[in-house]
Amino acid sequence: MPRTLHPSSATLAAADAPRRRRKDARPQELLDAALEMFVEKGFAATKMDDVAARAGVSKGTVYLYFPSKEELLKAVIRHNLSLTIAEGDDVLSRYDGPTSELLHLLARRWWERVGETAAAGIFKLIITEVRNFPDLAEFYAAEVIEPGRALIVKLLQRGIDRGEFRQVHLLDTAHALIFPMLMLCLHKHSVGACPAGDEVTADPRAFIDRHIDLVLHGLQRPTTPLTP
Amino acid sequence: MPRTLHPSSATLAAADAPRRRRKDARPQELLDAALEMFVEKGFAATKMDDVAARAGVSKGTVYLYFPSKEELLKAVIRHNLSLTIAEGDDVLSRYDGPTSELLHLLARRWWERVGETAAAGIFKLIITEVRNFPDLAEFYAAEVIEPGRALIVKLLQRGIDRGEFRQVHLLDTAHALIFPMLMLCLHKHSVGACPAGDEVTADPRAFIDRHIDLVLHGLQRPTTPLTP
Amino acid sequence: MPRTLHPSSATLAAADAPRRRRKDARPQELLDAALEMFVEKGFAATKMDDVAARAGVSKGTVYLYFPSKEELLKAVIRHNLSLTIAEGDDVLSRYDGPTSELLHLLARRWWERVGETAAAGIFKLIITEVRNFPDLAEFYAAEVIEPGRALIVKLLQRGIDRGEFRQVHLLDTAHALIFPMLMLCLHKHSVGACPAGDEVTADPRAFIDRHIDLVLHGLQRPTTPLTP
Amino acid sequence: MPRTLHPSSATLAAADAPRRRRKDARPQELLDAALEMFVEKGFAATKMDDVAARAGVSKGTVYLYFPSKEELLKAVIRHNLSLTIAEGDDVLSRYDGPTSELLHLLARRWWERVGETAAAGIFKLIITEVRNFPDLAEFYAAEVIEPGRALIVKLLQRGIDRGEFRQVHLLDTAHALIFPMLMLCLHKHSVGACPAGDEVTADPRAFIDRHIDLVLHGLQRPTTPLTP
DNA sequence: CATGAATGAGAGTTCATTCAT
DNA sequence: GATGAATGAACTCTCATTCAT
Repeated sequence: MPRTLHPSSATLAAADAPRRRRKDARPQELLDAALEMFVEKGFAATKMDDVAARAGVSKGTVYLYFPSKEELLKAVIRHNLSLTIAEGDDVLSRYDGPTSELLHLLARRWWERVGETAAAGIFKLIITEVRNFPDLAEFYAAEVIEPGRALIVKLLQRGIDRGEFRQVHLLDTAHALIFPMLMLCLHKHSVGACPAGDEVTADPRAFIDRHIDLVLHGLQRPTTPLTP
Repeated sequence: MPRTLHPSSATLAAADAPRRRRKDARPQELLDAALEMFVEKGFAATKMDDVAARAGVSKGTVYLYFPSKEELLKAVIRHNLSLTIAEGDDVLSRYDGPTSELLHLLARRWWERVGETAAAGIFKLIITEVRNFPDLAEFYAAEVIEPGRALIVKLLQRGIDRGEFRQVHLLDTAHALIFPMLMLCLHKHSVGACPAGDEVTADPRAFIDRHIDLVLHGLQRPTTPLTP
Repeated sequence: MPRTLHPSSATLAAADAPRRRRKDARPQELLDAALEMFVEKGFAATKMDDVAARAGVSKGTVYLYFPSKEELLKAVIRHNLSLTIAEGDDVLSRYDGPTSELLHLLARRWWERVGETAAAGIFKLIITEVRNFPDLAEFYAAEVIEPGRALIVKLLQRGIDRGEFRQVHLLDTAHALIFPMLMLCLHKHSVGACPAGDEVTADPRAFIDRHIDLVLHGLQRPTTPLTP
Repeated sequence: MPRTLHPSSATLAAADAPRRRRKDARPQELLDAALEMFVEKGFAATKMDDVAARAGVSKGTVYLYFPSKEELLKAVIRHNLSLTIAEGDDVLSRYDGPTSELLHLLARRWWERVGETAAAGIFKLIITEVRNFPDLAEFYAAEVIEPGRALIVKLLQRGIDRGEFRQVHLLDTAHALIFPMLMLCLHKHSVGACPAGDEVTADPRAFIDRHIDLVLHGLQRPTTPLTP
């Protein structure tokens, strides 16, 4: 694990020679800077100067890596929508215990990987910009919504098949599960980011746990008739 | 029903004479046009020309009623955040039947009054712009979030008090109830508005009914122990 | 002739109310300003600010009338290549005297109408920019070169038909006639416009007369064999 | 014929090894590349990248040889304005036959040496840029126009002195001779270089021969009175 | 020598705002 | 009140030039 013992060479180089081996790290730095600025101020209200400044370079440099502001946006979105879901799928197929535990597990992981990182801002960005850049809709639907939905539906079906959950509308339930978590992301980067803004919850992880519990409770197979 | 006896001045003007609109209708027409454009393209990407064109007036006219684009935005938001909640409060205090029915009733009304009208776009607008105009946060928190939350909490408390619901985390449950409905609004004006975009549901009213049912199911007091 | 007794109303208005009834005159003023600047500095080296300043307006105003710098260039070229040739054709078909006199007449008129006005600069502009804007080539070939050539060829043919000129290569002779006059235009707006530049001739009209004479002399039918 | 015994270093390098070009060839290669690009796109519209790319080097390399774009332009012009005339002068003073033949000879040589090579583009470049770089005017007038004019005038005078030509305006006639040839050069690199462009002539050498003939015909001493 | 990443002044273009009509 | 011509500050994008490697 030398990786954790020493500062990364990138960090070292940054402190060291400002103009040296940065080239490889640049695109990533720019994407991060752009995500932050776009989420903070909105795409249209963000100046290329802002992005450049946050990444610690000059305006022209951004154009060495991305041909236009629009392409930068698309790259930001694409870049932040990778990975996440495949991993969930993997966990699901290898898990052995009760589906309720699996659901909690996946929700927690998702929150750690997405909700608590800058990636959470991507949803705000999509909601804001998808109508201005129509090809994003297609991309987002195919790369995120569809597989994400499929993952949750598969999980619910697992619970039903194993006799843990009652028969419910799969898609609606999937949305009922995921929508509050998306709202948490959206809130965090909108009202929640304002000094004067309110707080949904002081402890998002607990909120998620309770949210999952509430839905799980709703999924419970009745052991006796609800209305005797 | 005074609402049906006197057609709104807007309706009258539209049917009547395009150029002899009474000045009283102007601000409303401009606010509607602005809401649509802001929601569609985002605040920054909307030109005053767009708003004027959609309202059927010239650019200069907008400035007769709103001193700047920013003030127009604030007026749009303020204007679309009124009423709704007080009404719900009223219904609640007069309703007599089971809380589950009351919940369905209020959700349906909200969807009809907000979700299905242009006002649904206001949430997208707030999420997008609240960080750029910080006083909106305060305004929104005080005028919408707080009373809305209070309403739902009161409703949940009613159910608990009447022995219909089990003891749950009030705030979390309120959010679990409202968040999917907000997401429906957001989706409708983002991904859902794109040709290539996906659909959450073909029948939002049924989605909401089932969503409420799922949560109600989760609120159900256990008639027998869950784990015998 | 009130037109010559009083200053034109346009001039009057200009001195009077800077922002009044100028709208109708604007496109023309802008085209004139643009021609001057483009010819003086070249298309690429001319800033929209330059054009605007010369026309006495602000930069934004130019864009009210022309959607881009490129379209402004095309409009300048199109605008300055109209009229001229049709008139020559008209003179030719109505003239009755010797072809040599007709040739002198047409050359003089062309010089007065084109060579001595700002329109002379258009040729420099075409030579400079035709490769960067390929549709200009087509336009110029069809609208100027072809009819211009046809006019001169018709004139030469007239001289031959009437027994005034000997049989010569029509196209080459047409070019031999017109090229020096074009060079005069080009020179006037390039080397000739420089303080340090040289002068082709102090009296262009006389130069043209003598040039025409030289060619006419070459067109003369030999009255006796040239080499006895 | 030392010219054929020692191939130019440029030719050698090209045939030899692309990456082991000797440094002596660089400036020449860069000047050639720059001439081509400047003529093709104009000075302002040509990027240093374009020049470097056409010369097969990196942008920075150009700055090893020329301190700025402007100096590169001046070097290109200076470099392409040498030699030619002195040679013509030499031929003239050694020629023994009829002046008409000498004129044809010189015109043909000039066309081969200038018109048919990239150097022909220099005239377009001068016309375009001379007003932006005023010292070019002085340079061009002194180095090209003046000696070129003197050469032709001397030639015409020779014809008059030998009784071959009639008395004509020397300077005008010189211009009448040279202008069409310059126009051929200009045309070749402007309208003539466009796909949609027209053609002055399919056979420039024949055009030049006939042009010279036409003028010679005009220079002919009348053997009998023109108007008996 | 040669490279090409980085810079930043500058150009084309847009658009909120003004104001004479 | 309503218009729309005009403005100019601000933004995206370009490119001559520099310099560490």
